[in-house]
Amino acid sequence: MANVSISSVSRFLNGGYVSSANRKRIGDAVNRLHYRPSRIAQALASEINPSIAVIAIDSSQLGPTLMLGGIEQKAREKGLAVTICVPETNKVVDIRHTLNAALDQQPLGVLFMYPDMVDMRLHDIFPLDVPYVMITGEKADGFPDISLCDKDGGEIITRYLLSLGHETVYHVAVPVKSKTNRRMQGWAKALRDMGARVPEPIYSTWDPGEARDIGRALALKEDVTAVFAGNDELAIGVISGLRDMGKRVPEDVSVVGFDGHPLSGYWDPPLTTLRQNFAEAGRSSVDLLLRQINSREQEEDEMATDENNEDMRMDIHGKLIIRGSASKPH
Amino acid sequence: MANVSISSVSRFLNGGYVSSANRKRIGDAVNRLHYRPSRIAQALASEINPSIAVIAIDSSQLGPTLMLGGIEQKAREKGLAVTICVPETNKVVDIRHTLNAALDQQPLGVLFMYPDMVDMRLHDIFPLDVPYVMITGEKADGFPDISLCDKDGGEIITRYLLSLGHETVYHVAVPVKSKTNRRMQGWAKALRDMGARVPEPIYSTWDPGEARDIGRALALKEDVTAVFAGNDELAIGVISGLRDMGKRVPEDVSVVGFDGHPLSGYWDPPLTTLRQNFAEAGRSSVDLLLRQINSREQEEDEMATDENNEDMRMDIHGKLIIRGSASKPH
DNA sequence: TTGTAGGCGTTATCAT
DNA sequence: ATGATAACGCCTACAA
Repeated sequence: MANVSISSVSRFLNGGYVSSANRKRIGDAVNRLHYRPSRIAQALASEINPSIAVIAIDSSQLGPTLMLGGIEQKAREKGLAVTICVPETNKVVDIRHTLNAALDQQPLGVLFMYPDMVDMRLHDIFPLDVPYVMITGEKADGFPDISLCDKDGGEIITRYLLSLGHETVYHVAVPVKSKTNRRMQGWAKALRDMGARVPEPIYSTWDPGEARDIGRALALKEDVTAVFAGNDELAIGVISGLRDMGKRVPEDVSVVGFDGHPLSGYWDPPLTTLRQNFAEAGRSSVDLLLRQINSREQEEDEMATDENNEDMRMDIHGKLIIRGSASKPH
Repeated sequence: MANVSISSVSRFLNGGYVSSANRKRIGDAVNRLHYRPSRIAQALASEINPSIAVIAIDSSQLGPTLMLGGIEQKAREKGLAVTICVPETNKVVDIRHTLNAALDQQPLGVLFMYPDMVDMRLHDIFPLDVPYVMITGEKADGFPDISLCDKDGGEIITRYLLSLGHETVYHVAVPVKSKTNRRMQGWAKALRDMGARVPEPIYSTWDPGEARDIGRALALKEDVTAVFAGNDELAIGVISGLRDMGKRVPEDVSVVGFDGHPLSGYWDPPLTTLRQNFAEAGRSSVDLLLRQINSREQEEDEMATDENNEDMRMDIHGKLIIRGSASKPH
């Protein structure tokens, strides 16, 4: 329509040399035709698909949701499309299947926010040749990751409870494999470090209703004066169960949560919790992924230099928010 | 590697005639090479990219989150990739920009869960030639949509409050354009239908803290005995504010929410609310989109038949959940 | 500054 | 049953 060669149009679009006369004609044609370049053809030709894949846990949990928001925001900023993929179940076959589906999109890289997977090197389950980063609960070795402060947080919050004068702290654990449950690990560590008794953790589902049942059961045990729940939703369930049995919070039993749920401050009593910066973790993960992608490109150019694992990880710190659901034992 | 032509490989992969001898050789090669077809090249060649785009509101609100989950689930089932795109702001330029980015992926169709947009015909802001469906708060005309029961729900819950004996019901509105705020519309309609006074709605942000302030202010007005909050988070904020000022819920003031937040039942008092089926809405929206995509393909084949708008919409019903936060006035 | 030519990894249409 | 060959829409030399 502009009576120019295809390459001229290409140059027009990508900022090469085009005479102003042609520039105008092409521009007009573009507008008239509502022309938009085909990203697919671009991807095929240039072997670059400006998109990233996110492998997410299937849940409407607070953390993943907020992280996804952060990821999306940063990706948008960087002009990347975001494809989300969630495995049907936790089985390795399903995860592999999902990973395949993700890879099929030829993304620049992939982001894992899949707690139960952070301990396996991905190469073990799949030969992965694109950059990836994992969002984990704590620094781990062997791969680039964004570390939330799950373990430290568990430790901090447990120590806090202990410092209030409680003899020990019970833990209601979130349904994540023990090996990857950093919150629980931090809790156990704090207890051991302080020489306190380490009770059996109580395993819950994500359902606050389950936590409520646990709270009711806990109300029957006389030695329970402090409970660290794996997240705020569970804390809320536990409190509700405790109350059902006539216990007061925090007078009879202190209960703390984790995450800093948006509603936690409006609860009665306002929840003491450890606020995580999920959105920031999401944003940072994209940054980190991009950094890897770039460094890989360079390697290809100037012959493989040594991998510098230095800045392959980032910590996202949390913050203890002291409110009203924990106090010293009465 | 298998010593066969490209076409044979293609047939092998897509189930055409291949001799069992070749079938084996190709299969072996595929395994050895970890070969996976390039979806991008497939998309380019076949002009079909099995993916859908979701235009979402930027928020970690409960509804969108759950819907996205449902969308993802159904999409996975149908073998579709899901790309999510969220506009930076509410401005039309940004929305258009996002839409463009989404369209660049050449999706089979696009899903809108963007409340403030449901009233514009998309064609007005962008010439859209792919199928799309909107997820709205109530049936609207002119486009395919999935309707949640926002308006009916607002009406139902308001009538419920009125039936308890309250003279009128105050409404704390969610920050959505009045024109598209179906919950508020339902509330006003119920009030008018029942001959009750229609107070000014009180506009809130999404922040429960804002709702708490509103709750405090409401506590000062003697005629406030019943409040319908635009969602459960706001209801929780309102209750919290009411209590700060010494009001009891529900004895002094009844407060109901909306959505059926997973935590709503664990609140004290347990929240009376209207449960929406967001995940189902998400799943249905994919079904509806697919149906449109198919019917469009047919049209292209057998000459445009009349558009049958019949099954272009679906209603997702909610359910009034009566718990403890509302009672008859004392 | 512009156009030509080849290639990206598939699918589809032909012959053979 | 198999293999050429021409698209698909773009990018990247290279030549003019």
